[in-house]
Amino acid sequence: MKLSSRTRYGMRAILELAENHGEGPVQIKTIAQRQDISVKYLEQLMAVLKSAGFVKSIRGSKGGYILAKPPNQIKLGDVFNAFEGPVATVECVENESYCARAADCVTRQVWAQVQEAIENILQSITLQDLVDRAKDKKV
Amino acid sequence: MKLSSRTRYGMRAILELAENHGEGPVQIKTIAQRQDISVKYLEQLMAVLKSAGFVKSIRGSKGGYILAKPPNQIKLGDVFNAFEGPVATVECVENESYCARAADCVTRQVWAQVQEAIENILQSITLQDLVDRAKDKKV
DNA sequence: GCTATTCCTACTGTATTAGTAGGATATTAT
DNA sequence: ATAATATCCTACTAATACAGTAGGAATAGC
Repeated sequence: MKLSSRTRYGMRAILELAENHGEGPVQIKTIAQRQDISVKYLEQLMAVLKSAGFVKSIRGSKGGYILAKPPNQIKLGDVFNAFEGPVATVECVENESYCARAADCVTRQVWAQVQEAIENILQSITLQDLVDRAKDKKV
Repeated sequence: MKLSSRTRYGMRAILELAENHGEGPVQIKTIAQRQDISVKYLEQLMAVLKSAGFVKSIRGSKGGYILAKPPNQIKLGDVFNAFEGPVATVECVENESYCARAADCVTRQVWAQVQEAIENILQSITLQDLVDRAKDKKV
C-alpha cells in the first residue's frame, strides 16, 4: 500500500504555501525548485488544490498561489482526500451494499478499523501544525 | 489509497483455513466457491501464502491447504505484508537515505505516523481473533 | 507590447492489477 | 494400471492508473 507521488508532492507543495502564508503569492516555479518537482507536473497538482478550494491563484506576472484559508483551517485529511480520493481501503467499507456478506464480514471490520485510524490521524493535523513543527526543527 | 483485490481475497482465503483449522485440508475449489473468487486466481494467491510460510499444501486427490501454524500465531500484519508488500506509505520512511531532506521533513513524519498506526492495528490482530469474532456473530 | 505567470487539454511510456489459459505433476481411489 | 482429483508452474492479456511531457492559450504587470 503505497502513497502516490501526486499526494506526496501535493502535500509538500501546499505546505510551502502555508509557510509563506501572508507574504504574497508563491510561484509554481519556486515550489518546483525547492521541492524538486517537475514544473509541468506541479501545474496539474496545483489545479487539483485549486478546484478543491484550498488555494487561490493569481494570474499574470507577479502572480502565483496563496492559501484560500488560514493554515490552521486546512486539515491534512482534506488535502489527502483531494489527491488520493477517499481513504477507502475497501469498497464495502464505504458502501455496505457492495457485498452481500458485509454485515457480518470480519475482514471488513478490520479494514474499517484501519481506515478510521488513518482518517483520525490526518484529520487531527492542520497545515499550521506542520509549519510549527518545521520551525521547531530549524531552531 | 485502496487495498488490492489480492490482499482482500487472500485475507478471506486464509481466514477460511483458520476456521477449518484441525479439520483437514480445504481445497481451493471450496474456498473459491464460498468466497466468490476465480479458482485460477486463487491458486496464485495460495502460492503466495505458501511461499510466505503461512500454509502448507497437500497435493493430489483429497488434498488441499492447511495452516502451517495455529491461527493465534498468524498476525494479520504478516499476511498483509505477504500480499501488499511492506506498509510503506512512502519510500523515505523505510529508507531514510532516499531523500536528502528526510531528517527534517515534516510530511515524512506524518506518513511515518500513519504507517505506524496501520502496522499497530494489523499486528495486534491474529487469525484466531477473527475466527472468534466470526463465531460471535453467528450466535 | 513584452514578459511572466497561470490555465487547459491532449498525448505517452511504464507498471500494476486482475485475471485467463493450458498443461505438468503428485496423490488417492478403484 | 488407470482414472480422478488436486496442487503447481509459467506465460499471456486487457484494462487501468501513474508520472510525467508537450504545446500553446489566456491574463496581468511593467
